[in-house]
Amino acid sequence: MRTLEHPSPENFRLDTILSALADPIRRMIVCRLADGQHKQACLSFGLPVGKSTSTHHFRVLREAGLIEQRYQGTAILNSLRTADLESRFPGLLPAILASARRDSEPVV
Amino acid sequence: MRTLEHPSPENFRLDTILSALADPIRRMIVCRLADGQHKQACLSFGLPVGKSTSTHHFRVLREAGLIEQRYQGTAILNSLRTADLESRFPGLLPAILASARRDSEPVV
DNA sequence: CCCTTTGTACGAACATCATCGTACTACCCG
DNA sequence: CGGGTAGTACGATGATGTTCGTACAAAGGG
Repeated sequence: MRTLEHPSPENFRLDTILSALADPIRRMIVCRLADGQHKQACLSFGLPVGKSTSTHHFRVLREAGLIEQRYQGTAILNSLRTADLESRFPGLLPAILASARRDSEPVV
Repeated sequence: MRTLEHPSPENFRLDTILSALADPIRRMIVCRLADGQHKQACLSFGLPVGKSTSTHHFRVLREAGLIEQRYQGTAILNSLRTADLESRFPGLLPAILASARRDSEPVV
C-alpha cells in the first residue's frame, strides 16, 4: 500500500499554512472538506483545473499539514487535520473558514 | 497634505488579506503594530530590506485594508485597522496574530 | 532658500507559482 | 491478463511577486 508523507504538528509553519490558504482553489478544497465532504477522491471535487494541477494543490495542502491523504485503491481519501491544526495554531482554521464563508457571501 | 487610498471594509477580500499576511516581512510589520508600536515611521521599523521594498510592503498592507497610513510631515504614521477587520472578518486577525506569536516560539 | 528626512516612481533582475499536456505508475475488476 | 480509474512525474510556459538601485518629490528646520 502506498503511503504519503505528512508533517507532524510541531513542524507546521504559519508561513506555509497561510501561503497554502491564500490560493482560492486550495481554500475551496479546505472549505468543502470542512463542510463534511470527507472521504472523497481528489478528482471528484470537480475543481476548475486540470488533473496535474489538482494533484499539485492537494500536495501543497498535505505538505502544509492542512489535510491528510490516505490511499484507498487508486483513489485518495482526503480529510482535514482539524485536531492537529487546533493543537498547533488554536483558532486559526475556524477563523479562516468563517472568513471564507463570509467572503463569498454578498456584501451586506 | 498628501493622502493615501484606503479600501472600505465591505471591499476587503480574504484572498488579498491572506496573500498579504503570507509574507513574513509583512507579518512582522503587522505584529509590531499589534504590539503597540503604532505611530511609527515606516523606515523606523528597521526591516531587513531596502527602502523601496519597504514602501512596497506597506502599500500591499494598506491596499489589503490591514493598515491605515497617514502622512505626518514627510513621514507616515501607521496603524492597524483592527475595528474594520473585525467587522468584516471577525476573529481572523486575532487568530493570525496569536498563531504568529506561537510560530516564532520554540516548539514545545 | 538650501539641506535633511521620508517616502515614491520606475525599471530591471530574479525567484516562485499556477497551469497545462503528455507520458507514466499503481491498483482494482472482470 | 487486459482494461479502466485515479493519481504522479516531468518539462514548459506565462504570470506574479520580491528585491534592489537610482532618481525624484514633498515637507519641515535652520
